[in-house]
Amino acid sequence: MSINKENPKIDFVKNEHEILDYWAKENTFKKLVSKNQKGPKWSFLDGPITANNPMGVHHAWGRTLKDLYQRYKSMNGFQQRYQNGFDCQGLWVEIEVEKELGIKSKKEVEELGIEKFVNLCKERVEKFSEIQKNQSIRLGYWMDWENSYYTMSEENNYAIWAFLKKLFEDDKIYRGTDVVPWSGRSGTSYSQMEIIEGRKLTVHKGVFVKFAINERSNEHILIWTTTPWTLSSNIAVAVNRKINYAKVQIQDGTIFYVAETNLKYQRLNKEFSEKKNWVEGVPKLKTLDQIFKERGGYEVLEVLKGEDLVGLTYKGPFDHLEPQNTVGGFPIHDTSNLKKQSAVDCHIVIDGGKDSEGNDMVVEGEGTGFVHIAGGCGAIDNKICKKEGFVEISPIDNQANFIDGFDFMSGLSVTDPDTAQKIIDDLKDRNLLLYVEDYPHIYPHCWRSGDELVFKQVDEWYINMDWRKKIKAVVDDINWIPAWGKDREHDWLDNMGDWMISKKRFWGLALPIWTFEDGSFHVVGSKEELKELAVEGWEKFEGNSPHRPWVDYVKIKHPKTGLVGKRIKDVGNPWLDAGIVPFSTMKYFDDKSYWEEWFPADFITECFPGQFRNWFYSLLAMSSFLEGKSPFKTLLGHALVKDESGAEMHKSAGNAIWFDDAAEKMGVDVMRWMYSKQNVENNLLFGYDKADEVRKKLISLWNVYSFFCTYANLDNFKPHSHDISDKDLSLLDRWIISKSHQLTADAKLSYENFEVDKLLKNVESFLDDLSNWYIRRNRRRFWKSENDADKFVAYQTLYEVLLDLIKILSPIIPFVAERMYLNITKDDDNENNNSIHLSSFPQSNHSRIDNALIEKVDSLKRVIESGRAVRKKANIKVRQPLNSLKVYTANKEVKSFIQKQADIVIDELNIKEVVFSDNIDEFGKLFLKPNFKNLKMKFGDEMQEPMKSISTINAKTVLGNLLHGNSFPENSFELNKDDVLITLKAEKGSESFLAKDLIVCLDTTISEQLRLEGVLRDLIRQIQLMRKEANFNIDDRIIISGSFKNELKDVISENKDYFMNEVLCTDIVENMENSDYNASFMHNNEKIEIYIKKVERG
RNA sequence: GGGCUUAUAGCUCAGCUGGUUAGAGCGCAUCUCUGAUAAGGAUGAGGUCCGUGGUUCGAGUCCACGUAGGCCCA
Repeated sequence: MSINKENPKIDFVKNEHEILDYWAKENTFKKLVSKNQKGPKWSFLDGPITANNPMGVHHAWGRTLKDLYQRYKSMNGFQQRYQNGFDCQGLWVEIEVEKELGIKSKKEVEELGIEKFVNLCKERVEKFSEIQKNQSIRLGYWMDWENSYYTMSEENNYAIWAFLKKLFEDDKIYRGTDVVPWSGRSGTSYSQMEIIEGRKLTVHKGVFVKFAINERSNEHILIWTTTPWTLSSNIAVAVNRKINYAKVQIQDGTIFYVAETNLKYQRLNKEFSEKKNWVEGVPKLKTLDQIFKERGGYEVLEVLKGEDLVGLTYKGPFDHLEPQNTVGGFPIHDTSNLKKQSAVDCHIVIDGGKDSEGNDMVVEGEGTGFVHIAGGCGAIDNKICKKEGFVEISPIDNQANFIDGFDFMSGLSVTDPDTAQKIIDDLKDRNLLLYVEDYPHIYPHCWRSGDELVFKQVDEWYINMDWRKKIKAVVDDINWIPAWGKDREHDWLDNMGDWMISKKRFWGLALPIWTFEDGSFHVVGSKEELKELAVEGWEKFEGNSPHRPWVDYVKIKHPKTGLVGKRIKDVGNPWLDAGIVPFSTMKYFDDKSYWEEWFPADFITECFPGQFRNWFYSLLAMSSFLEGKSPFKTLLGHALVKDESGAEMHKSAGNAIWFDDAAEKMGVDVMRWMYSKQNVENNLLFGYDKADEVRKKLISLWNVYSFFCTYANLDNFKPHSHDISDKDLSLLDRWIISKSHQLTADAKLSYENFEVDKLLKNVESFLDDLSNWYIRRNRRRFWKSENDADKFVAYQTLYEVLLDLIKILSPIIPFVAERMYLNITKDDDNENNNSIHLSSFPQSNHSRIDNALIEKVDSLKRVIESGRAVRKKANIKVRQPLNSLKVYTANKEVKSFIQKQADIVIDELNIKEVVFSDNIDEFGKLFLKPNFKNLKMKFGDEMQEPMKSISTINAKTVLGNLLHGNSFPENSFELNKDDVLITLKAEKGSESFLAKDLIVCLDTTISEQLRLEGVLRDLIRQIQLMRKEANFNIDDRIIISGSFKNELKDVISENKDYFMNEVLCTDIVENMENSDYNASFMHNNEKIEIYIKKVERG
């Protein structure tokens, strides 16, 4: 067998499919697992992907990182678990299933049947986990796909039960209340995000209501609200300490307090006049001034500060009802309310303080300057009540109807305008109402049902997080990449409240909490315990997963009191599901020795945003509670994927790119390169243009490879078939080998530090060296007809370098690397010919890194690059030959290096010769500059004097001594060569350059002969261009005719053979009929016409 | 309101503990190669390094204040 030729134009995508088939056929992954089965363990823990939709390109980033570090470790012989995880339970699945069913409310789910619904959720998860699996395989993600974990599995759910049981035994689980946005029709709560999506303009009744002050007769607080139903549950009134309040008396003698500026304030004036957020037909709002005047006029008796009102008590509008008088609140008795208050006891004027954005809670302008606080009916109200230790009243049920105890209101819907009207009528009857108006405003609505949202008190289950210190201690043991992750996690831990673990839904962890009629509850820690305590329904549960509705059938007997209780309806917070994974998947509860082998994980990687209070939090919380240590050692976080312009990808915006499309259009090797190259801290701007950029790098690698294959095939190259010694290696061979070993060393470091972006920067520059220097400068060694030792050395060198390079890259671009490997290693007995992924990561041999040589070649490259820059500055194109490059060096080795490489310089710079000079003066003027960095280190703040003394030192002497290896001239401050920097300025007509141990000078004067040579080459170039434009073949022969005069004519005739050979011309004629192509160009302000004609071959 | 963070070329980003002429890629312009060729290469234009003040021989870098974004918390 020999190495196959490869087409320079490769279809990367097609190759990926071929390699996938190959891996499947060869069972390559299984071979890898068994190869490393006795190796040291490296434990990677996969964060579960939500199996609810097809995988997105943002998932592919994380999965690429997960895969490539696992592949790197496997190349180093590590044994791994390769376990992928699917996140299965939670509201997001329910929402998608509801969409499929075309239903929108919890009620509809219940009508359908929870069992049916939950089974649909399971089916959805199964369907999408399968799809995600196949997409991951397409990405080249090597996992043990038959052994994935699912968070809906029994082992995962029961592991959480065991965890919650421990907490329960430690008295960390309690029942509390919360006030949440609620949709009556859907019968469910909403998150803040969902609220923002569902805001709509609506008209509500704004009511001005009197609250009589107890301490002062006939004096009232004036309240304004657009939710009259909440008045039923009023607890307190808030003022702003700092603003002015007017004491106003109206015609009938009644006295009101209102914010002074509000009297004449034109509410929603702008909205009304610009008809922005205004509803057609709603009249302009009246000022308080107007309202009072309509009631016979008014008088301001006094102006005082809000502070003076704090502490007053008042009579609420519904104090005659039972809920207002129930100690401990209504309907949920909060037994922790030590003050034994009822709502009436809480009717106090308080300071509103600041809201969540730091603004005053109570402001002038809006309303009356008094805010009615109903702790069971508003999120902010609830916080204030909790802070003040007040009770809460929650007047509504799940459908947002008034519950019993609220007189005529009971049973009415609070969002129904008729209900508002009935309440208004009642207030009017009892002379508590001053005024009613229509008030348009933007109000939250349910984004699914379109219903108005209300705020409802719910009872929820919490974990008391008073042991946060334990978690914080663990955070410091983790290697956070990027490092600021640690601070971010601490920040969250410092600020988090107790962990609310309940959610009133259907599909999720069944919280193992059973409640009893005496108000007690019991947490069940395992299936066995449940069976033991079960008194009813076990037979309906047995054989089913521990989910609703099956587990709900089981009633248990309280182990102490013997009371029979039911499970709460709630499901668990899905982060419990993901947080238990280091225990459930590593068999903590049933195979401790296995767990000890793999815990803690060495590495996890996830998308950073959000996870500090989600997955990372739940992992750390659960692990620090159970074991007191972190479940992972290193955490690599990465940012988000955005579209190419930096905008969020959205289905609706049309800028989303689907993984499947991207994979088949750009190819996954390109994608993986793109992900790997990205600095994980920055958002990745994903798109096809960026992919093209990356593809160029891949093509560059492919070109190197296909060049190698083309000639290796021709010459039937077999690796290691001849012995070669160091002496056989050319300078450039040794140079590229040095570079290659350096790259290998750097690559190892980058992988070990989880910084592959740095690796790819190194690779890209190495590829440039390999392609544009090593191969370009060595091409002739491969072309030449003799099959000599030098040719073999060239092959062997390129082979070794290429092999190491693709091995280094194989974790990142597994497909193309595999193809290259399989082809080039066919005849290499040292290599495992089955897969690059079964080979070992290359070893860097330090002794093969010749730093001095690297520096020399680098300076040679610099010489050439600066030569080009000089040409550009002098406006001399490369086509114009120049005379010489003059070199000064005292180092014999360097001198011989330059001499050996002279042809490179001559070729690249289009010069005639490289000459050597012994006179520094010929290169230009020298200057000495202080090396501040060194001087600072040496003299500290005392560097002024030594710095000045540098100007007294002779630069030429310094440089001369330096280049000849002599010591630095003596001076009073004991300065040495490291304390100065030497610069060089060349004479006119030349350009000089100072490299490490040599000086070069390019002569930019153009002699008449050189100029004419340039003229000829220009002409040749013109004709070559014409050949191309005429679409002639490279080997077509032509006849030329042209209006060549004067010097052009001379220069052609003087160099006739050369000229004709270059352009493959068989004859130059005076006149030509029927030319194939003609063109003209300007020379010395004269238009030159040229005609060419193809010679028919015969 | 509190915390964190960012601001550098048209765009996306580097710039280590302060140090010499602030870099890269893309884009743009010009040129170039034509035996790896639907590629490749070179050169160039383009920057008040957000602003103001301070520390220093020296500030993109450190400090203070401000401005504008982002994230988190409340």
